[in-house]
Amino acid sequence: MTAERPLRADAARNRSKILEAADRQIVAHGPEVRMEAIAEEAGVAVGTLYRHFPTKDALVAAVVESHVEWIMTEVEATADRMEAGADALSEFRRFLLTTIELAASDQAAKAAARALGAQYDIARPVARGTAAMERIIKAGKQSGQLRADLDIEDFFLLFATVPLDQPPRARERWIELFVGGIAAVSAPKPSNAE
Amino acid sequence: MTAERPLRADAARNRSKILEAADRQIVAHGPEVRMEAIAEEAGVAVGTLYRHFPTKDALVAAVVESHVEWIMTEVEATADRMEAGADALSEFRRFLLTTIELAASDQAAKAAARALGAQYDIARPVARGTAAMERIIKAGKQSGQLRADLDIEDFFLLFATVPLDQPPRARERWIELFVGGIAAVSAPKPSNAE
DNA sequence: CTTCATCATGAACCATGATTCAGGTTATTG
DNA sequence: CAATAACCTGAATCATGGTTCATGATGAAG
Repeated sequence: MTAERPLRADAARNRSKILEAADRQIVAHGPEVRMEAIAEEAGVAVGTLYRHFPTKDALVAAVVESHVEWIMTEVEATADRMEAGADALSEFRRFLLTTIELAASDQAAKAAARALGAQYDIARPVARGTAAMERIIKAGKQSGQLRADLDIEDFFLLFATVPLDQPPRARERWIELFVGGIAAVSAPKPSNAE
Repeated sequence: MTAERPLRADAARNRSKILEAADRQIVAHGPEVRMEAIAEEAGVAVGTLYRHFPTKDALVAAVVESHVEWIMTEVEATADRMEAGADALSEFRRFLLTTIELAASDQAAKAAARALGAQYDIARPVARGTAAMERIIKAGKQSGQLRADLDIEDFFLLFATVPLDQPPRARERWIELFVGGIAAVSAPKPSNAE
C-alpha cells in the first residue's frame, strides 16, 4: 500500500533539521512559536516545513510526542528501581522531582504533560508507560507505602495536575503535599485522630 | 482629580448589559470569545464595547476579577464555619467540592483560578481571601487536623493546581488525595510505618 | 552530462479577530 | 423645542500567522 520511496538525501537532511529546530523552539517558547521561527532556526524556508508536515499541528504533535516518550521512559526507570526494592515513597518523590524539574523549563514537556492529562490515550508511548505505572503501584502497595486504593487514573490525574508553572520551591512543596496524600499512613477520614 | 461625570442613562444601561453579556459568554466559552460575540449577546455594536473598555483584556479582566471575588467569598464562608467549630478536614473538603464543582463548568472561574495561581496578587479581592485563609489555617491547626507546617502559599498552590478540566469523578478523587496529604496524620517521612 | 522527478523558496494569499473612526443618534440641559 | 455633548454604529483598517503555489534548484538514474 504505502510504497515507501526513500527520501532524497537533502530532503532527509532537512527533515531532521526541521525536527530538531522545532524541538528547540518549542522547548524554549512553547507550541505557539511561529512556523517562520522554526523555519529560520532550521535554516530553511517555510514552504519546506509544509513539504514534510501537512500542518503546524502535525509538526508540533511530532515534537510533543517525543517528549511524552521521554517522560514514559522515566516512568519505566522508576518502576524498575521500585521493583528492585527501593523505598516506594522516596523513589516516587525522586521521580517527580527530577522529571518535573526538567519538564518545568521545557515548554514542550509542559504541553506533553497537559496532553497526557487531557486525554489519556496517546496510544503507543502511553501504553508503555501505563504498564510501568501498574508495576509502580503494585510494588508500592506490596511494600505497604502506597494507599491500597491507588489507581492508574490517579497517576494520570497527578500528571494533569503538576504545577509546572510555579517556582521550584513551590513545585517541591507540592510534591511533598501530594506524596503525603498518597502515603498509606494518611487517613482519608481519621476517626482515631487523638 | 478624576472628575466623575455621571454616565448618561443609556450609557450606564449599556455598560451593565455589556458586563453581563461578557460574563455569560466568558463563563460559557472562556476568555477567547470574540468581541463580536459579546457585542451581539449584549445587543450592542462592537464599537460600544470599546467605548466602555479600552481593550478586550480590560473587559475580560473585569469579568474574571468578579469571579475571583466570588471564590474569595466562599473562602470566607469556610473560614467562618471552621472558626465556629466545624470539622476542619470535612469542612475544607466541602469547600473544595462545591467551589470546584461550580467553577468547573465556569470558564471564567477557571481563568480566575489560573490567574490566582499564576500571580498571587490580584490585590483587593485576594487580600480579603488571604485573611480568611489565614483563619482557616489557624483553626485547622488548633484542632490538630491540618499539618502543622501548612502555609498560605500552600493554598494558592492548591488553587493553581485544581484539575478543573477533568471529569467530576476525577476532581473528587483529586480532592480526596490532596486532603489526605494535608491531614496532620499523614507522615511525610514515616519511620514508624509498620 | 542530460534529464526529470523531487525538493526548496518565499512572496502572495487567506482567515481570524482586535481596534478604529467618520457619520448618525439621543439624553440632557436651558 | 432647540442645541450639543455624549453616545452608538458597523464597515473599514490592521495585525498576526497559517498555508499555498508558481518558479527555480538539485540529487539520482541512465
